[in-house]
Amino acid sequence: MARKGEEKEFVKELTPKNVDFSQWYVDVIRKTDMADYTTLKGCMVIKPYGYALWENIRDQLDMRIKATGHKNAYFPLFVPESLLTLEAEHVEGFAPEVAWVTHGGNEPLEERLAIRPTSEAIICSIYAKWVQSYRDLPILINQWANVVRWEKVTRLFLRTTEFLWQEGHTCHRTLEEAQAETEKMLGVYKEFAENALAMPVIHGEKTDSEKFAGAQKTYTIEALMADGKALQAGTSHNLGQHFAKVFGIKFLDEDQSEKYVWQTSWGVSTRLVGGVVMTHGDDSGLMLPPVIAPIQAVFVPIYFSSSLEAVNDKIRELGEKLSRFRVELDLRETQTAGWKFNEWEMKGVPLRIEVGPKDIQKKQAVIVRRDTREKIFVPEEQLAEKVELLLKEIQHNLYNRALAFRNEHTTRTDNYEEFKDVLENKKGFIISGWCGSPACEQKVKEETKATIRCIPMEGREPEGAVCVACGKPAPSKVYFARSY
RNA sequence: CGGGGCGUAGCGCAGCCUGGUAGCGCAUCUGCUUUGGGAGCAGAGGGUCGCUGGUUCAAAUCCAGUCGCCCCGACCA
Repeated sequence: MARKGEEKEFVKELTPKNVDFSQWYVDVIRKTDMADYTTLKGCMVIKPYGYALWENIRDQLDMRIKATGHKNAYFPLFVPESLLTLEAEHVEGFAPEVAWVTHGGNEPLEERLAIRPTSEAIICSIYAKWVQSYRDLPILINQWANVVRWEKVTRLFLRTTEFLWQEGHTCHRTLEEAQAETEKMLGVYKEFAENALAMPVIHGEKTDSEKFAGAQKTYTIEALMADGKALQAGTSHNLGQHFAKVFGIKFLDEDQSEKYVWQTSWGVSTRLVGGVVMTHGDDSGLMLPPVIAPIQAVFVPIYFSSSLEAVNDKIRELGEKLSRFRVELDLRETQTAGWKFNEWEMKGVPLRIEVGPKDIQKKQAVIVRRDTREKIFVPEEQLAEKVELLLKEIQHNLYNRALAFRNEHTTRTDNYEEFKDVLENKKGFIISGWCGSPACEQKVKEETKATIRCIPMEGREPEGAVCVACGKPAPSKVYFARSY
């Protein structure tokens, strides 16, 4: 049997969070088989366990996107150079990170093809054909796709050369309608992040300098990671008529005049997987919210000589009763029970259910929660309802813990010295006044590495706040933080 | 693009300073015993030491170059 000392040995495989957060992050992802590096820089393999998590995240969001009236479609990976370069501001924003295809087989192409860094150009060029009349509007389309951005610095899930995401692209008759759509999808993201990922987020508007290239307005949900840095977890853009004018997306309105459509786009990516890891994980590894966990409960048999068959039979029987949950029966005889306990904890499975000869005798099972490590003895006939209850409790508990952490790490100050001190020591979000000038925003960024994460939808009222950088009266309060 | 680190068995590493039979742990395979928090014993298999060139009787080790990766900073989901 493993004693305390040996258990510590095991934990050493994961670098403790407070020793080196980045290393902890990499250790957790690699040791839980979520992803692996490949021979190509910035291109990771998402392994089955990590992909299962992504699939659950994707399904949770896809459901919500469809429930708000959008349909899925798929557009090409390649964007002809002439198409991409039509919208100057947009191209300029993405130019440094576009990958180009120059040959087809051995023949040089007449025109280079960009591998989409995002699909505005290709989709807008198609929309121009689809939209003729006000009766064709709105267009509400989403696509799940891979995109490529040639990044100099990459990190597993958080910033990879190729990543998976969802991008919604809509066309509307009026600015008001487009603005409503932009805000609606931001709301969908917020609700999804909080209820599915158990990740509290601040929703708000980006400043001009942080806006999406080509957008009129960009909105964001910002989460706070366990190391006190912010993560942009999703964005929603009101594109105005920029793209419509460039790509000629016009329609004849009811008043018989020709008008350009008003557009939006919005997206979240596999970065969310990294966000989930950094929001809930601990020194033992992952801690996954039950709603998206690939495995919600794992059965671990406890064998003694000659009891193996009886225990396995009981576990198969109980597993049947839990068929409406995502359940794993870990009947491997090659690993000991203790080994399995540690492995499944590292993999963040919310509930472990132990069944041994003593439990069979007492007609019970032993449930252990990942979040509190609490051990609960449950009569067999109550197992299913107890599991359901506990999964809900864990989901709420993870959210509440993350929210409490965020609240503890959100500081309100207009004093620049205190601002700097908090960034260095306490970290997290800082709510400060901002006069609205790009110069002050830039100054703070250069001097402290903190950026304005957003002008919040809730709680932006100045209430006497002054700009943290220049001291002038501030029209609104904003969230600052260092970020990923 | 700057700064740091690393390329040796599937994984993690030692060996390099001071050149001389390529090692350790984990994993894998075989057998037996085990199993309520990473089991034990016995045996076995597995390597062009990132690549190229140089020095040398002899290079994982010294020298030059080169490629790649990771981490930390400036730009971005």
